[in-house]
Amino acid sequence: MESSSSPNYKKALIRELIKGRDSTKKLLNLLRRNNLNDSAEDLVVKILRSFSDSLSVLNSCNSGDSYPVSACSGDRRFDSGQSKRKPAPAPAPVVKDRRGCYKRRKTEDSRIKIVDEIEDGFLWRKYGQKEILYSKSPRCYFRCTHKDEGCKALKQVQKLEDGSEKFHVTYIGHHTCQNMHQNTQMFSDSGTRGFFLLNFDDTKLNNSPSLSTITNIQNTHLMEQEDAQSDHGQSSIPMWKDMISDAGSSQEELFNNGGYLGGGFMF
DNA sequence: TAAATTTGACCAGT
DNA sequence: ACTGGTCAAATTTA
Repeated sequence: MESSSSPNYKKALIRELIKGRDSTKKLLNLLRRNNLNDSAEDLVVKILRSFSDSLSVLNSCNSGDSYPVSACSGDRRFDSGQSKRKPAPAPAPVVKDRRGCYKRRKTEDSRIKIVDEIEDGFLWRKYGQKEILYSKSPRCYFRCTHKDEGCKALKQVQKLEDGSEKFHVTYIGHHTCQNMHQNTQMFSDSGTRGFFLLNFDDTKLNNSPSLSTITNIQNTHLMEQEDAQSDHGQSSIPMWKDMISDAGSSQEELFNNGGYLGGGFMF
């Protein structure tokens, strides 16, 4: 995997970021243990998040290179997900299909977002899920519901592992469909939760005046505040969201107990 | 019953 | 050889 295209300085950079992140985590634990004031803790959480996000972004820029970033200094306790695999339920009829027969997309136009909520106002259809090496949370794969109409937009979602309830979302391609009707529904459904839409990062996307590009209506911080107190409205949220969230929460315990310091570095 | 999700299989890239 | 991305049959949901 260590391709020649991954210069040493990048690895060094990642190493340093990991060190910084791990140290910050230790500091955070220390703060919590000593019950110091909240603002100090908030600050550390923010720093931590920066490390995690930086690592995520940095690595995803490498599109192909996957560093064996032990989420936590050589932590290799995660299996690759293989062990989780159920035994084949039945002798399974021989498949004549062409599963996996596809053209792997080159890193065409992709944008990365760290978001509090998975929903972004578009209609997505899940087409796969994978356990990712060294990641606690599975990665879910979505395509636009209107794929049949030629819309090639894709979305990958994975829960961050820095303890926050955020998601690492990668958008690939752009909507060519008029996939907007859910937005109007969201306005009316949102209740106390408030309406949110992703603001596709136009700094990376400056040439995408597509219909799909929605400007931010409410920033994600509001969501953060409201998330803590409201869990109603979940019923309208697709199951895959629960799944991603559950995976995170249960494992969080495990990692806290084990002194896990891993962050949101997932790729 | 149609649409959506789950999940094991398969393939490309490294 | 290994991992991640996609396919599609089976299953679940509306």
